[in-house]
Amino acid sequence: MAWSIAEVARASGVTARTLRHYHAIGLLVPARTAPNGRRYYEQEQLLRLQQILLLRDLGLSLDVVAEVIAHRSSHDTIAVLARHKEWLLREQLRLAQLVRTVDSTIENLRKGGEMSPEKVFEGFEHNPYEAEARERWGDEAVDASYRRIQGWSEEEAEKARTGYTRVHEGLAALKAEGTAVTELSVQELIQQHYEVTSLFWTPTREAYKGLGQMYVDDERFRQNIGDGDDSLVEYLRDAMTVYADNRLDA
Amino acid sequence: MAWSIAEVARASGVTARTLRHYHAIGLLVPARTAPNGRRYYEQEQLLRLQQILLLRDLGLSLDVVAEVIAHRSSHDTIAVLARHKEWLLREQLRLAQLVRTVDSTIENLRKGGEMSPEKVFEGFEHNPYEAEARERWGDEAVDASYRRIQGWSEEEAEKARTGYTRVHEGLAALKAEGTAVTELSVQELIQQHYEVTSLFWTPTREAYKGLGQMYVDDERFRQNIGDGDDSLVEYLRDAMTVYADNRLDA
DNA sequence: GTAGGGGTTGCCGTAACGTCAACTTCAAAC
DNA sequence: GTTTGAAGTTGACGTTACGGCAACCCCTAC
Repeated sequence: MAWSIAEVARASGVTARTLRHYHAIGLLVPARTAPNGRRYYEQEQLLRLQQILLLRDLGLSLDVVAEVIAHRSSHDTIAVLARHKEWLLREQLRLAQLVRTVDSTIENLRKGGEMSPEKVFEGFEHNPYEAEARERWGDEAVDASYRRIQGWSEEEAEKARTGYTRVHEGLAALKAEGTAVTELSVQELIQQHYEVTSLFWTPTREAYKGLGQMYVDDERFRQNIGDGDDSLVEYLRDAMTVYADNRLDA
Repeated sequence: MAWSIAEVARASGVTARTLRHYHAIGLLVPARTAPNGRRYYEQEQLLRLQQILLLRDLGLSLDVVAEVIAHRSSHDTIAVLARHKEWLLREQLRLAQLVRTVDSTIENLRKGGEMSPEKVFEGFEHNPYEAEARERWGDEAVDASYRRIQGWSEEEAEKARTGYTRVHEGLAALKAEGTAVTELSVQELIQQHYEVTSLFWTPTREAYKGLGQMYVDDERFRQNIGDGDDSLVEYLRDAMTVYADNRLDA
C-alpha cells in the first residue's frame, strides 16, 4: 500500500513541504516516484520517518539524525545521545547565566530610577570595552566540535558512551578510601576524564578548570555526577584543577 | 578623533565584518564615510556600540536591540528585559524537558542491550504517529509574539514591567488571609496575571493550566515567584486552573 | 468546459554574521 | 618611481530547517 504525500503529512504531523525537504536532502526518499513526479511512501518510509521525528524532537540536527539512522547501532545512538545531553546541559547553563545577568541589569536600571536617556547605560560605562576579556571558551568550541561527531572510531564511541560513568565510579571509590586528589591514581582517572571530554571539545587549562567549577555550581550537573553524593563533584573539581595546573598548557 | 574600522574592532572585540553588517542594517552607522568608502567612527558611535553589545550579550536579537536603543527610556528597557527573562526561563525549561526525554531514551536503549538494527527504536513503535498530539503550545507561540514587542503602548509596557510582581504580591496577601482560590478577589488577580501573560502570548485553556503547573514543577520559576515561600506557587497554580476552567475557551 | 483539489518544481526569505574573491587605497621601503 | 604589504572596500554565497509564494500540471466531478 502506498501513501501520498498529503496522507503521510497528516498521519505524521509534519507538512508536505517538510517531506519534500527531507527528500531533497536525501533524508527520506519516497518508495517510488511516479512518472508525473508524485511521491509515494510505503510502510518502510513511515517507520523511518518516525525515527527521524523522534530524534529531531530530541533536538538533534538533521545532519546528526541522518548519521544516527545510517549507523543504526544502538551503541552509536547512545553515544550520540549522551553527547547531545552534554550539549543540552551546557546550553541550559548558559541560559541560566544569562538570566542572572539580565536580572542584575534590571536591578541596575531600577536603582537608577527614572534615568535620563543619556544615562540609561551609565552603570556600565565605567568598564568600557572589557569585551575583549569576555569569556567565550564554552559554546563555540563545543558547537564546532559538535559537528565532527562523524569521524568517531568504534573505540572512541565506546569511550563517549561509558567514559564519564567509569571515571565517576572510579573517583567515588578513591574518594571513599580518602585518597588525595593529587595522588597519581586520581590523576590518572582525571586524565581519562580529560580524554573523554576531548572527544567533544578541547579545553584549555582555564576552560578545564572552569568546567570543574561549573560542575559544582550548577545543580543539574551535580545531580548527574554525584548520584546522591553531593561532595563527589567537589572532589572532581579539585582533582581537575590539579590536573589542569600540572598537565595542561596555559 | 576618528577611529578606523579595525581600531574599533580591536577595541570592542567584534570583527570588522560585524561592524560592516551593523552598518548595512542601519544599527550602527559610522560618523562619516570617506570618499573612498572607508568608515570612520567617533566617540558617539563607540558608546552606541557598547550599548549594542551589552544588549546583544544579554541574548536579545538585533531587531530588539535596535528598538530598545531607539526608545532609550529605562522604562521600556526594563520591560523588554523582563520579557526577555521570561523567554530565557521558558527556553531553559524546554531544554530541561529535552534532557529528561533524552535520558529516558538512553535508558530505553540500554535496557534493550545490544539490539538488532531493526529494533533500535522498538521502544517507540507502539505509539506511532502520536506526533499529532505533540504538545507545542509553548515555544512557537511565544517565539512569534516575541517579535511584536514593538507595538506596545505606554500602559502595556507598564503592565509588562510590574504586572507579575503586583499579582504575586496581591496573591501572597490573600493567601495569608486564607482566601480560597475560587474567591472573586483571587480570580480578579489571576485575570490580571492572564492579561500580563497575554502581552507575550495568548494561552489557550490547556496552555494556561500547563503554565501554572510549570511554575510548580520548575524550581527556576518557583524561586522567581515564591520569593522564599514555596507554597505560593501552588496557590497560584490552583487559582490559574480555576480561572482557566471558568473563563477560558477550550 | 471548467472549477476544484491535489500534486510538482523552482526561488526567495529567515539571523547574524563567516568566508572567500576581486579590487582599491595608502604609506613605507627599496 | 615602483613594489609591496597592510587595511580597506563591495559583492555574493553559505549556514538551519523549512515557510511561503508563483507558475504550472493532472485528474475528477459537475
